[in-house]
Amino acid sequence: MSRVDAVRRFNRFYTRRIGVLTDDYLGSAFPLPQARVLYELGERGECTASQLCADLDLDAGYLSRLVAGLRRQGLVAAEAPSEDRRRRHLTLTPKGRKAFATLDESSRRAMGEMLAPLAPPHRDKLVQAMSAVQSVLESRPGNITLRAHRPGDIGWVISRHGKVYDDEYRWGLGFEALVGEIGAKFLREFDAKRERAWIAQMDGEPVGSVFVVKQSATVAKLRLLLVEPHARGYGVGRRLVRQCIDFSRQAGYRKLVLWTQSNLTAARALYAALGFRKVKSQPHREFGVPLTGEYWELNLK
Amino acid sequence: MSRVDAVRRFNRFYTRRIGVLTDDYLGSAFPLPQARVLYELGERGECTASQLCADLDLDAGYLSRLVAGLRRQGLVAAEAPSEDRRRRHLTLTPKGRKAFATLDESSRRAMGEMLAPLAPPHRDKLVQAMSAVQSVLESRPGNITLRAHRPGDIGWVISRHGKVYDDEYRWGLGFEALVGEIGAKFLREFDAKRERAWIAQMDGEPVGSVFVVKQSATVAKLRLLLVEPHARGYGVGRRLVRQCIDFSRQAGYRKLVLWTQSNLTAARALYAALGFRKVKSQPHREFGVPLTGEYWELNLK
DNA sequence: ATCTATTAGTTGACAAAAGCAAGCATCTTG
DNA sequence: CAAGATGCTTGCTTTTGTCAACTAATAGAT
Repeated sequence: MSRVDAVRRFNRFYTRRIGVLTDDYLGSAFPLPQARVLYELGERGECTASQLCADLDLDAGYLSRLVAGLRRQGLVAAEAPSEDRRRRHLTLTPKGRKAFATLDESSRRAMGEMLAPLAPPHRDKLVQAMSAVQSVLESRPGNITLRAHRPGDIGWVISRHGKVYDDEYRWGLGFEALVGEIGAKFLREFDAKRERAWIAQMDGEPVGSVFVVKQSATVAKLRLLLVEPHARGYGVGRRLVRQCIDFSRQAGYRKLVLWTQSNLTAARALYAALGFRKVKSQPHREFGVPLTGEYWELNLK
Repeated sequence: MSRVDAVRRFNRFYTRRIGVLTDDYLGSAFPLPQARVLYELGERGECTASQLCADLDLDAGYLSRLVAGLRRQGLVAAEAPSEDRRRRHLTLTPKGRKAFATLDESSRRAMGEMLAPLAPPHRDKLVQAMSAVQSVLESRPGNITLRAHRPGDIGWVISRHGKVYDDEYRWGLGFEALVGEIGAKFLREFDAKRERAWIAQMDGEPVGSVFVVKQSATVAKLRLLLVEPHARGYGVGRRLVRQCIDFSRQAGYRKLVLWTQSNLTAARALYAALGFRKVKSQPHREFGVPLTGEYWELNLK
């Protein structure tokens, strides 16, 4: 099935589901359009009629009538503000807030009922998938955080290195084996004082990694920097490398070194921008294909 | 943010988006309710009015009128079937099919435009997340397939073993290190004729794994059987183990052995059901916590 | 400062969408 | 075969949404 068809299928599916949900939440005293206005007003606090029009995608005339109705019921109040006397700030009256609370509660309950029959792993999966859909469609960076590694993370690093470098550069399974060995060794010999692995998360899902390992008492090595293709361009790599520099300095290292490949231009640009200098360059075939490895380093003073 | 709130946020977000999409696709000649009927009829082929009522969630009277309108326009034909003379099977006329094709095409184009501005990794992410949402909400198993391992898979196996066994049994990072070593070794020493790793996929995402490795010329070993919590109960484990048995037999092994833990009841039941017999049992602390390891085997004849 | 265009909101008239109930023919079930 | 259920239609009604005209206030241009 093509991507377009998959998306259409989902739309059809979710359209119907939303129909069911809104019908349900309509069951609570107010007709749907009124409830929508009430709800929006409750969520936003105070706003003008034209904002409501835009947000709820309603005709201005229609909205005017809806608001008039709510005012008659004593749920909404209109205060004339000083700024612009054409506009009128709409707010919920205490009675309106009460109605909103009821609506809010019943909508929450409906969602709860939707989640209730699902097993906990399914619930988590659902929430995660929903926030992924939303992030992608809103084309916003999502919420990015860094954290120390936890069970499952090193395997994730191995997996994504294997997949991404095979997709992009055809490095094959041998590279994944190599990263696997590095990862396993990191876990076995982990020196919590002088070593660290960070995972970048976006909307609760890992999207990037970087490691600092001890090369000698004074030299730290940065390894396994990776940012998922779909998370690139949001400064994740920069944050990860910065974190390494800060940690290495604070851990008392004098130098931070790394090994990278000449064709990884994004990474190289990042290292250069953060003060690393290339000190050596050497062709090799470690990953099955001919590459030029580069040694970069940063003095931490 | 709680799960319920996250779901509500998504609903609000997607409700609005669907509004935009349907408005757009309404731009194409037919009023929305008629278009919906036409569309459903085109998708389903032929069906009765009452089925359309149920599927489109429309009042029977209203639907009757919509269909009458479409018939007047020569888009829909009603044939009286032999079975039940109350019912009338509705079909699209050639003209109706043409109208449907136009609708279909314009809806497809609208989706295409939604996807167009997204970078390819985002598109894939979106499609995958949508199908995950749908699978979970429909509580259906999703589409399960087995396949041989590819770049990224071994890392995934390591990651999920590390995470799942830590979540469920607190085996910690040491276990992930162990699996990492096993995985790396598997990749390094992979004997394509006598060894195999399978990944179970559900809706395009990995949800399970199993390995067969050579223990001796006549004995194969089953390792690293895992099914994601959210994919359990759909027979994934059974399919994976079956695959191992079939492969081992076909590869000429005489015996298939495995090592498991006494507290992994689901796995043990599965092994027993498929003919394995427990041959030995021994306490150990390999994973940091006290466990009883069990050796099981199956004669392949 | 004054004129013009724009914006915020209201109102009347109307069309589209949807719901309800009565009714008819047909089928199912006891 | 009677009683009730089902599939569909029709008349009547309400709800929802649209359009255009209109007022009041503001912003921008000359």
